[in-house]
Amino acid sequence: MSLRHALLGSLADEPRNGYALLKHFEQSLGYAWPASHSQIYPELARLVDEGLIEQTGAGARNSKTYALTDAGLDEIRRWLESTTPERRVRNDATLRTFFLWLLEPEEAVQQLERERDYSAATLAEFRRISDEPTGANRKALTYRIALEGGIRATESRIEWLDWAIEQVRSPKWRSLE
Amino acid sequence: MSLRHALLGSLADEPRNGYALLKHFEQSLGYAWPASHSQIYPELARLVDEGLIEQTGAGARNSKTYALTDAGLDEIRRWLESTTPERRVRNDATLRTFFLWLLEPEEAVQQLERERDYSAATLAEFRRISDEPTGANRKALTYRIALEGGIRATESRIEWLDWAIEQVRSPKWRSLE
DNA sequence: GCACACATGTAAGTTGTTACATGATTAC
DNA sequence: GTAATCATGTAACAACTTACATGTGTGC
Repeated sequence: MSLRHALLGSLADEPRNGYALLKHFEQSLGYAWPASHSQIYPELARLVDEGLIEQTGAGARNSKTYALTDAGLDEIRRWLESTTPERRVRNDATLRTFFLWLLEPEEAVQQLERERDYSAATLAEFRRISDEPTGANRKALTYRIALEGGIRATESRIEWLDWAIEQVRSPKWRSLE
Repeated sequence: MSLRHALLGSLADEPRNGYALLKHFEQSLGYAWPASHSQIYPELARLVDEGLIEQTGAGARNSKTYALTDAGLDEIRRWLESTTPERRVRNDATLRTFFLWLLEPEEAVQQLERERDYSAATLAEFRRISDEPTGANRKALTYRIALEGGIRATESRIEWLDWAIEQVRSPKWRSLE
């Protein structure tokens, strides 16, 4: 049930409507936990039912602003402190590298290069965000920490992919069955 | 539908029964794509129905050995060459770092340390596997490449977590609201 | 006027988790 | 004999994806 806690945490940040939450997932949280509008809206309704958030406003275009309740703040703190993170992670792109040996070397190199280019674009995006000025409070510094994690993970992945491309391009690889 | 291709790829490796596939996921593939026996067994049945794998043997304890068919090999190659990897990744432990500012500094440090220790154990396990001798063919080198990816990603994560712990422990963090 | 972004919702289908259920072989 | 591992299966539930569906305000 990470989605609900991702929503609670985002609303601890500041009150938002569903669409703003959706954009927040797309630009930030979604790198760790993606969510689509068809998941977000029903979940917000459930969180209201359970008293963890409340609707604090209604704006143009039928928009509904939600804020965290005290119970909601308790709940996200409880989740952070008292539950173990789910460590299982699914990564399709990484899974595919286990099967490189099934491809012709040229094809394998192409796949790795595509992946490297994708990661390079992600890194450029992270660096762009990192260049934006931020506040000097724990919240802003927390986002810096998370972003730094994204940058380092992506840099490391690019280096690994470059190294992998070298391996598959090497005469040794070609000489083997 | 990564699970079915993970199974096909594992059977391209060598014929296996469901239980051996389960163990293979636990020790290797599962770091990129976890799967439980309750998912594996029904999926194997479907793959047989579709002619992508076939049962080639039956052993003690009702075990059933499966092998990839030509159609199955075509299918995994098609998947690797012609479909784009799903880039969305869910990582609960990483999501939680976005909400560190909601915790007391001591509690936040504890959470990060727990995460660092977990990663350190994973890294030790990867290094242990890496020390085992392997063959000199494309298949074995592919597993080396995947493993090297795991090692580098985990090393990078540990460095990031150590850096994050420093940030949260610093007097600056404590001085902010 | 028209395109685009804002804004919310539902429904069907797929995938994944947890729990239930059973039985065989091996090592001590 | 008994515990652990090997071995396979099903069922209920939860989570996620994709598609369907609709309407509002803003900028050109």
